[in-house]
Amino acid sequence: MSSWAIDYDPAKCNIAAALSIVGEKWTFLVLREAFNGIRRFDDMQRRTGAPRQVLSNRLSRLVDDGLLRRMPYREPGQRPRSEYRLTEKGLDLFPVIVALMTWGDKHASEPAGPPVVLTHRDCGAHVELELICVDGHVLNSARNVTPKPGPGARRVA
Amino acid sequence: MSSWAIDYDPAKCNIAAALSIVGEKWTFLVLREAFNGIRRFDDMQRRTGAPRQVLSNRLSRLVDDGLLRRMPYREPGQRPRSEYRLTEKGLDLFPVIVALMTWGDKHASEPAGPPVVLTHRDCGAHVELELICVDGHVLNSARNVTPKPGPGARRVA
DNA sequence: CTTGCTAAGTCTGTCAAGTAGACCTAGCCT
DNA sequence: AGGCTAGGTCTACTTGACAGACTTAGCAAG
Repeated sequence: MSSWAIDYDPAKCNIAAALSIVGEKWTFLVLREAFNGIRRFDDMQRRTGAPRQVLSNRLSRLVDDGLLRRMPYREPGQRPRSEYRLTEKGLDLFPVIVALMTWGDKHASEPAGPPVVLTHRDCGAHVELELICVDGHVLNSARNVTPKPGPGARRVA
Repeated sequence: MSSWAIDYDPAKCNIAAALSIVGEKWTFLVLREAFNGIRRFDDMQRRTGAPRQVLSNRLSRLVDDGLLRRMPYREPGQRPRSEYRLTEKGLDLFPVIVALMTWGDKHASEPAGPPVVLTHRDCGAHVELELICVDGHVLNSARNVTPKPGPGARRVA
């Protein structure tokens, strides 16, 4: 292994931890729809295309993991039902969604351009993610970033 | 469906496009190791824990999709072998990795703290992702972002 | 020259997960 | 009572993950 490669214990990596919650095929699409304001089972099913069984499983797991919460609602003339809303923990995934969408726009987009753009609610300007260091420098590439062991690091045996 | 929910054709969503390339269980972990400087099959296998067959499939697909490229190398006294390096297209996924790691650090971390921290190569300061609009406002929540149909949008039938 | 070593895979059998499509279940309305 | 609808569950089939053994190609030592 190259000696400069970071040498932490892969089992404790938080990327793996994050992926154990949101790393399944349909989970991101469910969250995407949640960020787009979709809250109900059938709308989710129609828009993601996920099989109903899988959607049912994923919604339940997202509720168990605290990314969504079930809220009762009632349409006039209907029985009470549940809808799914993002919690703060779920909302915190927004940068991941934005990063994925930005990458998809650049590398997997149709020539017509992106189907969705994100705008600042207050001023209407486009929203982007910027990689910065806390000293205020803007980093334009992964090459300018050095991973280092953090406080929770353990050396590989 | 709530009337304010964005109403594009989900089939053309670039998140789905991105996920069709990087949305599988082990793919992100492979890319994480690639960003950490791991280039060789057995190192990848040991550090991700992916079954060899799956790793082989994922590396091949990542090469086919242009996120990694195979480079010949040769250790003294060994036959020539291949290693895997990130392309520009792969490097562009870095914000996704950072966003996932940040979320994992906040919501799925051990009490000891994050096992890895990212630093600016030039100044050593911590690196973060910031959600900004092009007018320069810093957005602190997904609630301040409004998705709108972009140039490639198609209304749902 | 044959035997062993290593990195990088492939093969095989088993088992879990995804999938499509039909079916079920409450309340509400007529 | 019978039908409507949203939100699921059930069944049978197919795909993919997985562990562990095996294979392959070049080098080197005996």
